[in-house]
Parts: sequence; structure tokens; C-alpha cells
Amino acid sequence: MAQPGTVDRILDTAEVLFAQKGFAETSLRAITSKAGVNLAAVNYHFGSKEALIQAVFERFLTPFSAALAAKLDELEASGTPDTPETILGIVSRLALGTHPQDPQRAAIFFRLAGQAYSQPQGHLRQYLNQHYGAVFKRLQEHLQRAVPDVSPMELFWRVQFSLGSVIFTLSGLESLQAISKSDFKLELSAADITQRLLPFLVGGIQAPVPAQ
Amino acid sequence: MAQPGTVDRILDTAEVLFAQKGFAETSLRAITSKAGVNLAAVNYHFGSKEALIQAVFERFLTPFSAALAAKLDELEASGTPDTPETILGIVSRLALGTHPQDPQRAAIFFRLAGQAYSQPQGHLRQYLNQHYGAVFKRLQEHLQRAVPDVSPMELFWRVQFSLGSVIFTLSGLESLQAISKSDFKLELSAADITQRLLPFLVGGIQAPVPAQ
DNA sequence: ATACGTTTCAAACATACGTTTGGAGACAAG
DNA sequence: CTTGTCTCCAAACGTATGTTTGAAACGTAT
Repeated sequence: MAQPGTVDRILDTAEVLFAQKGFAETSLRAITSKAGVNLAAVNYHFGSKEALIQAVFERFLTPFSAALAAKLDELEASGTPDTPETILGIVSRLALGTHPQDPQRAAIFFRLAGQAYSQPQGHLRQYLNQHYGAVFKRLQEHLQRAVPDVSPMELFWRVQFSLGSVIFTLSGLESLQAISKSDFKLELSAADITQRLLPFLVGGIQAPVPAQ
Repeated sequence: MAQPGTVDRILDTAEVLFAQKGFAETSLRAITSKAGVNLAAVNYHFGSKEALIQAVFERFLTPFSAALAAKLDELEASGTPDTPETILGIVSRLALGTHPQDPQRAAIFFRLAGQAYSQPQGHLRQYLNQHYGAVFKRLQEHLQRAVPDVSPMELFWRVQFSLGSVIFTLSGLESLQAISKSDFKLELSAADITQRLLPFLVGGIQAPVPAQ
């Protein structure tokens, strides 16, 4: 049988390196040498570099979206009325807590997501939408019930704005933490920042729509 | 003397291609062949590919930050009280209007900025901060006066959140416009989206800070 | 007209990359 | 023991990249 963990070692290493340096800037040689496996292992187990990238996302997103779907089931069963706070709170607690054994994991993932979304060709963007779009739509419907005064199209854009805030902030977390620390002599964790993000997003999502 | 416009033709082409496909994914051969200049021209005129990237940013940011500084002078001289709407309005009108002859130019720049910020090593991020940090600080001070109830640190983070919304949205503009068009049968321009961004950001920036 | 600095150009250089290959080794089934 | 399958590995392949080179072309000033 296979040497135990070759596939996982590749995924673990690739995840970190992709987040650190980007997809194009991370070579298979860098991944395999750091993971302690042979260069050919990536093409043998995954087929290509691009398939490896997709596998990295899949490994993170599948449990996340499953957990999110479960939480939404729970919310609907309980009959709690939708508010922006509860819905966004669910997402943020989930994003930070899907891998509680490794608090850095969430930050890595958001950096990956930032990389994926800034890929202009939109290849990954399309893949993510295709595979996880359903849960995303469901989330948006709950939000719509929470802010009925905001039109669906307006809300669509506000969700995109929110996504931007989250991904951008968490994908540049280290630089921003450094600035914040030197300017305000206060070190903030990813959880701290998420806590600050929440009221910002709530304020933005339920802001009054100008008459136009 | 030089064939007129070699440098500018390179900059024009590089700007578009970098925004379309990213820095690493855009080769000097792609730039020079599309620009109709010799491959060696980049290294002759700029020194290296990285220097070309910096030059592209410089050409856009220098007039923008100068215009922003002038607008802030104007604002201070007029004695108008600071509000989030006026300050963010200045920035957004400037971003869309710095190159009025080419409305697509602003979108290109934000895609570039998105690329730069998602570069994890932060090389460009540092360069941008170093060269244009002063205007940025000044902008933040005005915002602080507009929302005195938000602590400086809280505001710092909210500005970062806002930056994320702007850059993320405008850098992925085409994909988002396509989704919006197919879902809502309505085509939106960059200016339309900026108009929707503004109340979202204002709502976020002046949202109540939780007791904590 | 000549000389000179600048710019352009085709070609080559060195290197790094993703991928492929052919064989060696391990293990289970017949 | 033999066969077959799966995994690992060193090496090589083909290609694309950023950069450098040396000569040709150009415009200007002497």
C-alpha cells in the first residue's frame, strides 16, 4: 500500500504555501520538497497542479458548507426570526470554528479564497459557485427575510460587498495585525477582528437605500 | 530619439494585461507583442518586470493621490463639517473620475489594486503604503472627525473593511456584473455599483460599536 | 559628413516550471 | 513462487520565462 499520508502531506503543505505565496508563485517542487514526497507524486495522485488546487479547496469547503447547511436547518426548525446579526453570526462562528483544533486554519482558508477570487480568469470562482452555490443562495434568502426593505438586487450587491470585507481583511491579516499593533499597541486575533467585522457588516447590510 | 511612445505603449498594454490576468500570469512577451515593441524594450526602459509593475502603479496613483490631496485642501478651506458621506463621496468620485476620458480605467486600476493586495508577500502593499500613506492617513483623520464615537482603532479596522469591499467588488466586477445581469435582468455600470457601495460603507463605518 | 549617444531589434542564454517516463519496490491474490 | 496492482522515485522532456548580448538604425550635434 501507499506510504501513509502522502496525499494528506501534499494537501497540508500545498494549503499553507498557496496561502503564503499564491498559486502561480508556488511550484510543485516547493510543495513536494517541503512535504517530503517525490515531485511526481502530485501528478500521480491528483493529475495536475490545477486539480491539486481544487482538491485543497474541496477539503476545506465541503465540511464548512455541510456545517452551514446543518446550522440553517437548525435555525429554520427553531422558528427563530431572521436578523442580520444571527445569520452573520452563524457564518462567522462557523468560519472560525470549523477546524477548532487549528485556529490558524480559518485564516489560511480566507487567504486562499482571496487568492481564488483575485484570479481574474475566474476559473476557481466558477468552480466554487457551482459546487457551493446552493448553500450560498439559502443563506442569502435568510438575509433577505432579515432585511425585507432592501431589494433582492440591492442585497445581492451588499452580500458581495460583505464578502469583500471578510476575504480582503482576513487574507491580509498578518500585515494588518502588524500595522494595528504598531499604531495602537494592541495585538488582535482573528476572532477579535471577526467581532469587529460583524457590526460593520450588519450596519452596511441594513443601511437605508437612497431614494435614487 | 526613441520611437515615440514606446514607454507609454508598454505601460498602457501592461496595465490592461496585468488587470486581466494577474502579474505572474502575464509574460513580458505577451505585453511587448501586443504593444508592438521589441521584447528587450521592457528591460531597456524599466530594468525588470517588477520595476514595470511599480511603474504601472505609479502612473495611476500619483495623479490620483495628488487630486485627493487637493480635494482635501479644498474641503478644509471651505470649513464644511466632515461627514462620512462627503468624505467617501470625494474618494469615489475621484476614483471614477481621475481619468474621465476612459471610464474603464478606474475598474482596471481596482483590479490591479486587488492583485497587489492579494500578493501575500506584501511587497507591493508595502510600496504603496510607503509612497501614498500620507494622503491615506489624512483621509482617515477626516473620517475620524466624522464619526467621533468610533475609536481610532475601531475606525482603522472599519476603513480596512471598506477597502476590502471596494477592491474586491471592483476587481471582480465583470463576473459580478454577469451574475447580476442574469439574475436580475439589469446591467449595471461601475458607477452604478459605486453608488450602491456608498450607503453600505457609510452604514458600516458609523454602525454602533457593541459594548463588548 | 562624421562622430556619438540613444534606442531598436533578432537571437541567444540560463533557468524554472509542469509533466512524463521507465523501472524499482511493496504487498496481496492465485 | 508467480503474477498483477499500486505506489514511489530519479531522471529526463519539452516548453515558457526573464534577462542579456551585440549589432544595426536613428537622430543630433559637432
